[in-house]
Amino acid sequence: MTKRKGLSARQQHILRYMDQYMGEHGYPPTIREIGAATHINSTSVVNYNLNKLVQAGYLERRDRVSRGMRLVKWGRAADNLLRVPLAGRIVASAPVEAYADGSGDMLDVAPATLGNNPPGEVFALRVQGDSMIDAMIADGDIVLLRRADTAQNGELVAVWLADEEATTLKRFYHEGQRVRLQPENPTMDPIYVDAAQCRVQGVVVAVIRHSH
Amino acid sequence: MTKRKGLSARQQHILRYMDQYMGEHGYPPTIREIGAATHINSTSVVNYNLNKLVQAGYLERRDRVSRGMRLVKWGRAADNLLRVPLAGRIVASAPVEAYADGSGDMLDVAPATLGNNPPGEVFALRVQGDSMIDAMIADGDIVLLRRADTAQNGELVAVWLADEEATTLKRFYHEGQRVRLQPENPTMDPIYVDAAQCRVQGVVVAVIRHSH
DNA sequence: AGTATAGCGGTACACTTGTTCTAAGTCAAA
DNA sequence: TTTGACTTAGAACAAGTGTACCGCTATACT
Repeated sequence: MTKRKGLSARQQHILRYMDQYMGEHGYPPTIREIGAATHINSTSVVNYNLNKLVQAGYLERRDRVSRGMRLVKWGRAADNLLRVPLAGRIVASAPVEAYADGSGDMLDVAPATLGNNPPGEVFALRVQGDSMIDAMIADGDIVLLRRADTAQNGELVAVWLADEEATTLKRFYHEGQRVRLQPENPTMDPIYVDAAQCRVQGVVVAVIRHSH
Repeated sequence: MTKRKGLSARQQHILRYMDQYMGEHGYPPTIREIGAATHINSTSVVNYNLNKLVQAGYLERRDRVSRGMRLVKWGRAADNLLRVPLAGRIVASAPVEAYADGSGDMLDVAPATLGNNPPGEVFALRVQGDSMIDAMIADGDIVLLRRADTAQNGELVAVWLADEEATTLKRFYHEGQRVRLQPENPTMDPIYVDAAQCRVQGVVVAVIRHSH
C-alpha cells in the first residue's frame, strides 16, 4: 500500500501519540500538545509534520479547526457500530408495542446484522413466553424488526391477528383476499386469515439469542 | 444498553448530535456548533446543558479545552466492534472443524453479544441441516461458541459423541462417571453418555439468525 | 563553491472557542 | 400574587489554538 518507509521517527511518534491520546481522552490533541509529547519545540514544525502525514495518507485534517484531525488507516478504525432501540417485549397476547423514540434501552448490533435495512427503521423486542417456538424462537430471544405495515411474499413478519387477539411470527403470503401465514416449522400447517384481520407490525430482520 | 430519563429534549438532542458529529469527524463539536445544530442561540445555554449532562453522567468534560468532551455511556465509542472468525459449518455428522486462525470470513458482532467471554476465544459456525431443531436452532443459523474442552453444569455446549459419531448442542450436566445431555426442548428426553465418549467442543455464547 | 531542498525553532498574529456576567423569561409551589 | 429554582439569551472577555513568516542548519546535487 503506502510506504511506511517515508515516515520519520517524529512522524511515527506523532501517530502513536495521537492514537494513545485519542483513546485516553476521546478527542484529538492540539498541535502544542503533540509538540510537548514528541519533544518538538515549535508549533510550526508539528504543523509541518502533520501536513506530511496528511500527504502520506495517514491523517485527515480540517483547516482552522482546533483538534481538527483524525487518524485514517492507523487508528482503531471507524465507528462501525449501530444502535437500535430495545423497545419492549413481544408477547402472543398483545400487539407489538409502539416504540417510544429515545426513551428506553438501546441495543448494540453489528451493521452486517441489519443488512440493507435502514437503521432508523429497525427496533428490537424481547420475546416473552414460549408462544413462538413454532418459529424457532424461544423465551428471552431478541427479535430485530423493521417497521412496516405491509410485507412482501415470503417475508417473516410479526402480525397481529385481530380476531384471535394474538401476535405471531409467520411467513407472509398474500393470496387474493386472504393471507396465508406459514409457520417456520414445516411440520405445522399454515393458517389462512382475512387480509383485513391481519395487521403487519414489522418484518423480522434477525433473531439473537444470548446464552448468558 | 443505556437508560435515558430526566433529560430535556434539548439535552437528548445534544447527545444525538454529538454522537453523529463524532462519527462524522472523529472529534467532538464545539459549543457553538452544538448550538447551531440544536437551535440554541447562546453559547452559555449550551454550556449550561452540557454541564447538566455531565452531572447526569452522560458526558465527561475538561475545562478550558476546546472540544474537550466525550460521551461516556451513549456514544458509539470509537472501537466498539469485535470480529470473530466465521470458521466453517457445524453439522450433526462431523465434529466441529478446527478453525483456521485468520484465514476465512470474519463476523462483526457487538461486544454485548459476547458478554464476558474473551473475544479471542470466541468463534462462529454456521449451522447446516435441521439436526439442531430440538435446540431451537435452524438451518443457516450462526452459533457463537467459546472454545472449551470442558463445561460447567447447565451450560449449552457443542459436544461430539464418539460412539454415535454426531455433534449436538445440548445442556451439559456432569453426573459422576456419566454426563447428562439435556435437550433445550423440554418435551424431549435427556440422553446419558459416558464421560469418555463425550468431547466438549465449545460453549454456546449466542445464536444469531439473519432473515435476509 | 554555489544552490536547492528538507527540516527545525521562534515568534507574532488572527481566529476559534470556553468562560463569565447580567438580565430576562418560564413555571410550579407557597 | 409572590417567591424561588430552573432555563434562556446576549454580550464581552480571556484563554486556547491554528497559521504565517522569518531565519537558521544540514545534506545532497550540479
